[in-house]
Amino acid sequence: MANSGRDEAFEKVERLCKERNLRLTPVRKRVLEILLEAGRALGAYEVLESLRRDGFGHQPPVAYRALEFLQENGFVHRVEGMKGYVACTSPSEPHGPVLLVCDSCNEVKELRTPHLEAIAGGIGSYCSLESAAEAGQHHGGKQEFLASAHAIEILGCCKQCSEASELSSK
Amino acid sequence: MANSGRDEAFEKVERLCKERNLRLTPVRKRVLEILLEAGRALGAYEVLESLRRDGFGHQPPVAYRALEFLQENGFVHRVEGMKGYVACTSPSEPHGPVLLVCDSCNEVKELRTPHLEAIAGGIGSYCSLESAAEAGQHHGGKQEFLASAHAIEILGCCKQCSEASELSSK
DNA sequence: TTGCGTTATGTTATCTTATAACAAAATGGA
DNA sequence: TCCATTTTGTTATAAGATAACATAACGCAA
Repeated sequence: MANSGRDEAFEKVERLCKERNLRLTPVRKRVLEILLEAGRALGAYEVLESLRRDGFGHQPPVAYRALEFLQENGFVHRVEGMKGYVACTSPSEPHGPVLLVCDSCNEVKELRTPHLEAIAGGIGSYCSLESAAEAGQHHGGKQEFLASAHAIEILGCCKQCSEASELSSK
Repeated sequence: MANSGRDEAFEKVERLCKERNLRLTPVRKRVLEILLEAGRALGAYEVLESLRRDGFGHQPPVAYRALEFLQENGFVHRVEGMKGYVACTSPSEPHGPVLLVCDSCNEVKELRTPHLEAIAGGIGSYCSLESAAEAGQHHGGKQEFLASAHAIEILGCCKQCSEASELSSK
């Protein structure tokens, strides 16, 4: 299993780029690899450091531009709470992420289901959630806010870390 | 109506601080006022500029520390996508925000209903959403991730801005 | 294939955001 | 009043991000 997930994601991105006529250039490809290999969120300057080792340009814009490209196309997500970037584990169309961020080990796991995506849209448009209506935010069916994207980050403790702390406290 | 919301929120914070023995010092109070008066997200350095005009210390840590205090206690939220800070419009216990951020005017509106808070907890704990279960993330009832906080930001276009752009395109 | 507009890369310089570290002052009990 | 604790103020610097411009690669039409 080891890196099958990585390889799968990488190949999927290659395929998607071909389909959409996006140029997955060497730097962009390498930045994606770096993030997939890391398996966690990296800062732009960490990515940059790897690029330097691989002989690519190593000034900040190089990394930021590649990250921007990958982000725009839904292959990488920004983890705001960590000021970092993480490879998407199930790349397809551009999408706002739902991320589970572990406070203690910094692992980031992406949740990806159509249902979850719908929730965010629903919150944004104040319409698919009764709660929003109940709160009086929804006036006579008129759209109050037109959602176009979202970023959802849930902080907490992952399974490994909870188990580890359970053991050490015994 | 004008600033009744502001005043209400401000008084609520004062009350809450008394109840909880929190020291709402002059700087902290002023920073909260600044954010409430602005009615939108401000950068830390914008807050700092206001503090300077009011004769407070005007080095970055002064603003950051006040913001940290207000944030920890649920009176102010960070808007990650804007690298800014916004006053909570319904302060009570510390809570993760659900923010609607307008792309075009930068207005930030906080959504606050128990139902919405529950959603985030549910996503985090992989349990109250069938979608998470369907996705195979939920193994035999074992908790996979223990959520402790969340930050939800929905980007889009607010009512005013959609109406304005509708008019101008006619 | 050449030439040209477009897109991407590389670099310098700079800006913005945030924090570390420490001294001085205010606060709130014992 | 004295002392421990918390808060404020300051200097200095770290960390993150972008503007602007020159160079190079690409992709297609002539």
